[in-house]
Order: sequence, then structure tokens, then C-alpha cells
Amino acid sequence: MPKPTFHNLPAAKRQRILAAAADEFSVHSLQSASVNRVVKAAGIAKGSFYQYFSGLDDLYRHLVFEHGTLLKMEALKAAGPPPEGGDFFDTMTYYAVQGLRFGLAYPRISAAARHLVHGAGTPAMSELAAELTHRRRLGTRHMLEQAIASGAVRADVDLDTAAIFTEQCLSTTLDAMFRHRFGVDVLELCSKPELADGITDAGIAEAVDLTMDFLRRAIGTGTTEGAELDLDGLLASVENHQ
Amino acid sequence: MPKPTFHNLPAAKRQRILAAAADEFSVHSLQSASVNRVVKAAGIAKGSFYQYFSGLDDLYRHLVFEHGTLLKMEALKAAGPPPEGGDFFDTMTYYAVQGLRFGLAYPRISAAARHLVHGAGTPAMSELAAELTHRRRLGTRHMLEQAIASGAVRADVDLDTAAIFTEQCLSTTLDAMFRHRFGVDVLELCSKPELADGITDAGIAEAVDLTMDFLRRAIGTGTTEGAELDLDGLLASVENHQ
DNA sequence: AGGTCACATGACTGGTGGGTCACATGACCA
DNA sequence: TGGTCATGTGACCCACCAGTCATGTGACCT
Repeated sequence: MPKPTFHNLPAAKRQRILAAAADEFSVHSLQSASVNRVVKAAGIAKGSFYQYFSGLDDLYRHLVFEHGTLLKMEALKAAGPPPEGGDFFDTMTYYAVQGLRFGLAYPRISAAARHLVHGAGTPAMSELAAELTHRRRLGTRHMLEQAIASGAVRADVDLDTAAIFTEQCLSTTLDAMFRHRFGVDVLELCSKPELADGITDAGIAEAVDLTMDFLRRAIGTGTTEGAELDLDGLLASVENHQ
Repeated sequence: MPKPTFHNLPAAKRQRILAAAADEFSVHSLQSASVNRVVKAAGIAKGSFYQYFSGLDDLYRHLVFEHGTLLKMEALKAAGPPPEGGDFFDTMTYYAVQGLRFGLAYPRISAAARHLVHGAGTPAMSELAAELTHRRRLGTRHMLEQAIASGAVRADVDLDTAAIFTEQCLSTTLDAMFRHRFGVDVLELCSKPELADGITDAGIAEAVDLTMDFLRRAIGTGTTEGAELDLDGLLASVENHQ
């Protein structure tokens, strides 16, 4: 974690440093990032850097986990709660849209966070990433259990597989959809923000809906969509597995 | 591409260099890899390295694209053709299993190739990655079109979305399944090959089947699995969209 | 024997990296 | 005024890096 000195800094200077960090980590992984470049971009002396952070991993951790999650929580709060009365898939659709919007609003932080998903770098980072994955998995499982209880998700799914599948839909699959439909990568948005102009809310909603439709069909009971289907099959499978 | 000098080398020496490259690139991205480490591990002089390759990207390209794809094609040939008479999903299941097996057999090359999926490093590499993605997309689309014609895949899917979805199932989703079910990452297999001992063919088949079942439900017609379902719905949707 | 050619070698150059530390600055207090 | 303390600073040290090049080596041909 950053040293107290960093938190005592005037807000403008803190922001300058965070911006420089976002610039650096959106392009470079933890392994190939450079303190020299960061301090140069932030306009501070190298000695100062080490008075704020113990090293680059400290800065990365702060940027992505503390600053980044704070921003994301703010964005979620500003966007309001998930739609009332919606089922599991409506809630997931909501989070997917918010996730993409956040990526558009903060492309560099999103790009920086992406390094974690891939190769984390130091062992400490790997551990952190593993713990995050674990906690998210628990959350997804919990939502799935509720969704099964409410009849939105099939009762005979393998819970862990369904959780993994759901998470993949919300992250990498949606990323790939985004790349394909808009022809732009989050990383490119960092250097060419004008590329975001062609991306409308309607376009985002369409990409998310197409993806979520597949998720719905994969793990859903089909009671809300395609209601002409498998009520009998559903009942049978529920009885078989309980 | 490697210079002719490299191809003239005795096979043992070439293998030593490729092994060193695999070691390096399984742990480091193109940006943080080091020629010095590679030549040290390979037991050659630095000057020699530059007589074989124009630089690290040249070596990476050769390792992953030429050497790696050759190995994979050999492995596929050795495994025999996809099952006769199977539908689209059976074929995909086959390729998924072969992909996981290859990852177990050549973890370092697989780990090295993974850097491409994420951030490719140099612009030239990004371009190459984009072209590979494009070509694979075309292949997946083609298979999907055939699968739609044969009735295995719904006729009303969005073709591109279905292709993206299928590819994701075969790559990142299966990776996540693998990690979860076996508790091991491909990267860990590089340094601790004994971890692969607990991974059986049956385990792999189960992980793949669970994943492919979701894919089948997401984009399939349901004619082979769960035959009690939606024939009427299928006919209706086919008529609606053609 | 002499000559040519492909390949091998590692010292060297110019550059960048991370991290430290002796010193500077300036706010605040006694 | 003098002293203290938090913070700022960049020159400095050592390690590492990429890429080059003058020199070596040995096979093969004439």
C-alpha cells in the first residue's frame, strides 16, 4: 500500500501521479513498466516516488485495486441499482453494460487491470489475482443459487461450471464481442479516445443482449424466453437432481 | 523469420535454443524477455544469437508460429481425424480435448503463445495476432454455416456472435475450467511438471463435456440432446429468420 | 599449401533500469 | 532567531540490456 506521504499530497498532484501510472500500466505490464517513465510523466523526482510507494507493484496495486475499484463503485452507484423485478439474466445484463461503460470511461485503468487476468507478474500479484477470482466466484455462485431457486436457471447445472461460464460471458466473451462489433480494442481507446465516438449506448446494448441471449439459453430454464419450450423437461430435471 | 544460419545448425543445438526460448517466453512477455538470459540458457554466444535471429521478436515468432504450429499439427495428425459421423459439437469437443492435451504436452510453448492473445507487444505482433484471429474466425464461421445447414446449430443465431462464443468456449472458458477443476495453471505446469500427474484423460473429457454442453444449449437446435424439447419452436424460428 | 567461406565468440559501447542518499526547501513552532 | 520535521530532489551507483564487431576456428575446395 502507498505510504502515508502519498495520501498527504495535494489532490492535483496525486491525480497527476495516478494519470501517469495509468498511462504506463495501460501499455506496459508490471514486468516491463518503468519507474523512470512514470516519474518523468508525472513530473516528480524519482526520490519522491519512493517516498510515496515501495515500488512499482505498490503503485499498480493502488491504481487498480484501490483507485480503480473506488471509481467503479462510484460509477455503479451513479448508475443506480439493477432493474427491479428482473431475473438473473437481466441483472447480469445490467452489470455487463455497466462494465463496458466503465471501460469506455476509464480505458487506461481497465487496460491496466487486464494485465492481472493474464499473467500477473510477481507471485504476490498472482496470489492477489487468485483471491479476487475466488471471491468473485463465490459471488457468482451465490447469485446462481438464488437464480436456481427462483427458477431462472436450470437446477441441473453444474454450479461451478455455470459460474465460470457466466463470468467468462461477462468478461472475455464480451470483450471479444466489443472488439468485433466496434473494431476497437480497449487498449486502442487509450491512445485514440476519439474512436469511442462511434460507440453508442444502443450498440453496447445490442452486443450485450446478443451475448446474454446465449448465456440464457445455456444455463436458463427458458421460462421467460421461448416460453413454448420445455416445462416438462424442466420439471423432470429438477426432480432428478434434488 | 530466422536466418538460414539457424536452419543449418545441428538439430540438437536448434533444440537447445528452442528450449531456452520456450523457457524465457513462458515466463516473460516479448517486452520483458531478455536476449542475455536466452543465450545463457541455450549455452551460445550472444553474437551467435544475432546470426540466427534478427532479434527477440523473430525468435518468438519462430517459436510460436513455426515450431509451435508444426508441433500442434503433428499432434493432431497423430491423434487421428475428428470422429466420423459426429455433429458440430462432437467435432468441437474433439478439438477442445486435443487443445488441452497439447497444453499438457507442451506447457511452455502454450504459455508463450498465450502472450499473443493478451497484449501482443510490438505493433507487428498485434497485426499478426489480428490476422490469426481473423482467419480463425473465418474457419469457425464456415464450420458454423455447415452446422446450421446440417441442423446441429440453430438457423437464427447471429453468425459472428456464435463464432465468437464458440471460440471463447474453446479457449478462455476451457482454460478457466481447467484451472478450476485441476487447480493448476498452464504456467505452473511449466515449472512443476509433476502437477500434470493428477490430470487424467477422463478428467479432461469431463471438463470439456461440461463446457460443450453449455455451448450446445446456447447455439444448438437441441435435436440430439434433450429431444423432448422445442421442435415446434425450432421450426417457427427457422421460418421467422429465413 | 593457400584461400575461402560459414559460423562462433565475447569484449565493448551506449543506453536504461531500479533504488539510495546526502542535501535542499519550506512550513511550523518555541 | 533557531530548531525541527515532513517532504522534495536529482546525482550517483551498480546491474542489466541490446546490438556490434574484430577476431577466432575449422571445414572444404583448389
